[in-house]
Amino acid sequence: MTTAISNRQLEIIEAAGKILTASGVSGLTVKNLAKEMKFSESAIYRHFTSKEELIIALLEYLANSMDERYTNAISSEQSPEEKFITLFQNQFSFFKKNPHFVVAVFSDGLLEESQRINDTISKIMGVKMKHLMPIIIEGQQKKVFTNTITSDELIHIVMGTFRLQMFKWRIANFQFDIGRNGDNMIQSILTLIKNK
Amino acid sequence: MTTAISNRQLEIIEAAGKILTASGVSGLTVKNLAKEMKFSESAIYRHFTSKEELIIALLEYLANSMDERYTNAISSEQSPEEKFITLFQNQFSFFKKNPHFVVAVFSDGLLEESQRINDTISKIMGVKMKHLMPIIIEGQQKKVFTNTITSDELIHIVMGTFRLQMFKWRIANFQFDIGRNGDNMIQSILTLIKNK
DNA sequence: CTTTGCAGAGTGAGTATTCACTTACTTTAA
DNA sequence: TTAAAGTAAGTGAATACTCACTCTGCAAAG
Repeated sequence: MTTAISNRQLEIIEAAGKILTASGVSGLTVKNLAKEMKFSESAIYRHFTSKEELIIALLEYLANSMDERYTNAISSEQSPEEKFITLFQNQFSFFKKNPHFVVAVFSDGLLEESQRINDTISKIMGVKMKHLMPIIIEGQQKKVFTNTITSDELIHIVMGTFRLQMFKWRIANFQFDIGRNGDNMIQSILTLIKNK
Repeated sequence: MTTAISNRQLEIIEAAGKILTASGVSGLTVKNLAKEMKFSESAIYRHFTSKEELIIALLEYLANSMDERYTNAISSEQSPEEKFITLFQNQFSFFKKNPHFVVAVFSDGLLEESQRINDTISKIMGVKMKHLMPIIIEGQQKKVFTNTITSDELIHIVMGTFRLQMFKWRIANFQFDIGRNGDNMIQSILTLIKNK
């Protein structure tokens, strides 16, 4: 689907990520990117036709990594509860390794840039949903998770809680341990949504 | 504490809100603001010393309106559950009337602009917490809300769910009825956190 | 009454800076 | 030798903000 990216492009994407972590969306300029890469501004355009193209490549790279990661992490032999824990632990450890993606995905600075970027961000949220949805539904069917509210409502609450956790981590400048805090969050959510 | 704002300043703040709703943070330029006010760019600076000052005035105006509104809405005779419902219904109807504030508060475009703006946004979140916290705690003490998780965790989940609702409304361009959707959200959250 | 002075509110033409992006040229390595 | 990957030096558009100025209503002074 997406054209394969070159090594150099990947380096640039990683440099962009580094800038996002350090200075946010507004810091991600072609000039800063060139400085981070230790070459000139115009060299960027040898590898990406525009900044928009670069951002989309970054987001799609993220979406693919996430999708692959979740697919590998979750085994069908696990119980819904185990799957739920695995999914989120995986998520937290991924963002711990790649904090810049938190900035990219949960940022609406990017949201306003262009419709294509907007769509790509929606795609990323879709990837997450794709993995969470069947876990919740299976859990409700097996009566492990509560049936007092619908799957959609349950997913909304879980996703909202997760997003706020990411937001807090970000405004705290990634200073606290998202792994520890994340585990706590997983436990309290599970306590709340489990039957009985 | 804050200096009282003039009528003209209020008009400008409202114009800024209108632009935020229509074109987001990136559309809020001095030029656009002047156009909306039907006068020149430089006239803006007769009323605010800088754009930053204007944004802070807008946010503080919001914080004060919200605080006042919540204080008036919630009566001490209500049960925790009633208070909870009142608080959120009030919130949803406020944002329904002032959708631009959704853009302002839940936007990290603004977050990156300056530390002072950042602090003011934190203050707004603080106003919300100030009203939500005692309701949750009272509810837990009276065993209306679950005690299986801590107050902080409960608040986190409630706030996260609310924020996601606002986010969805925003990316849907305020097209669906936030009153109706909000009521549903309140009900499912309550179902989940109520004891038994 | 009329004149004078003044302050608030607005104008238009600038400023410096930053942005993404382009062009013409050079280096480098297979 | 050639193609990819780099550079220096620009471009125009946009940004927030400034400056010298004008207009207008009003209040005090003559």
